[in-house]
Amino acid sequence: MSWTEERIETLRKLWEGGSTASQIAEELGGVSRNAVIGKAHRLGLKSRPSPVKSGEKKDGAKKAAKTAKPAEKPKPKEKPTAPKVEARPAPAPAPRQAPPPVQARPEVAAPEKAPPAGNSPKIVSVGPGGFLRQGPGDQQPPIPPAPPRRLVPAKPSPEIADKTSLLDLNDRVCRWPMGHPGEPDFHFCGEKVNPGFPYCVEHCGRAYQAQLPRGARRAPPPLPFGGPRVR
DNA sequence: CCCTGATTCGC
DNA sequence: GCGAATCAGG
Repeated sequence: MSWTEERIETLRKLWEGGSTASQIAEELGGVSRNAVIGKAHRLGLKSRPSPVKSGEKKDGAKKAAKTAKPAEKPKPKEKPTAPKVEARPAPAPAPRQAPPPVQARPEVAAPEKAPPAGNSPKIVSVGPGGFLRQGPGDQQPPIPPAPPRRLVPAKPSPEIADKTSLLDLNDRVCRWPMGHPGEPDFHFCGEKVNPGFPYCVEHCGRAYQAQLPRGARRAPPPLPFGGPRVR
């Protein structure tokens, strides 16, 4: 499989969107996770919250040299990686390996100034697993599926005549995926986003309701408009 | 052990 | 340029 313009483009989008290399590889098909990572690096895209951070410790010097010096060849065991970008909780409704949508976060749309913590006045407590609980009035029983990857999230708007393609994404339209990449009818919600978020209000509600079980994947934009909602 | 991404290096 | 092998952290 060769890297055609289209494949590269998809790779870029997904990579920037926060999809993992594995997912991207799976999506593209015919390539391995390593191939995706390798290509991504060659394309210039790289870094992004990676689990492997520098050997920085708590105390002492913090001299994270991402690409240190290739002084050793025989057995280079350097520890590079992104110096900044702290691990932030992820807005993924999906369990295990299915991160939310193929979300595409506007990279630096949101400064890491706003931690996902404390903010909503409506939140009454935190449930097990980090779920934010709201008042009884806002509570809703069934909220199982969470989406992306293989299932269509549901319709946010009854009519979205014009489909927002991968190429039509910009900072103002909802990036919630409808369907999944690779399919002919794959597109994005396209609604006007909730300012500061990659999704429209409705999808923000879907995206920020649960926390991923393991390791943070992607960073969540700033605070929700007032508190998580359940739909 | 699973997962991640990063890097190296032979092709 | 490509990507398997390897590394390294969660």
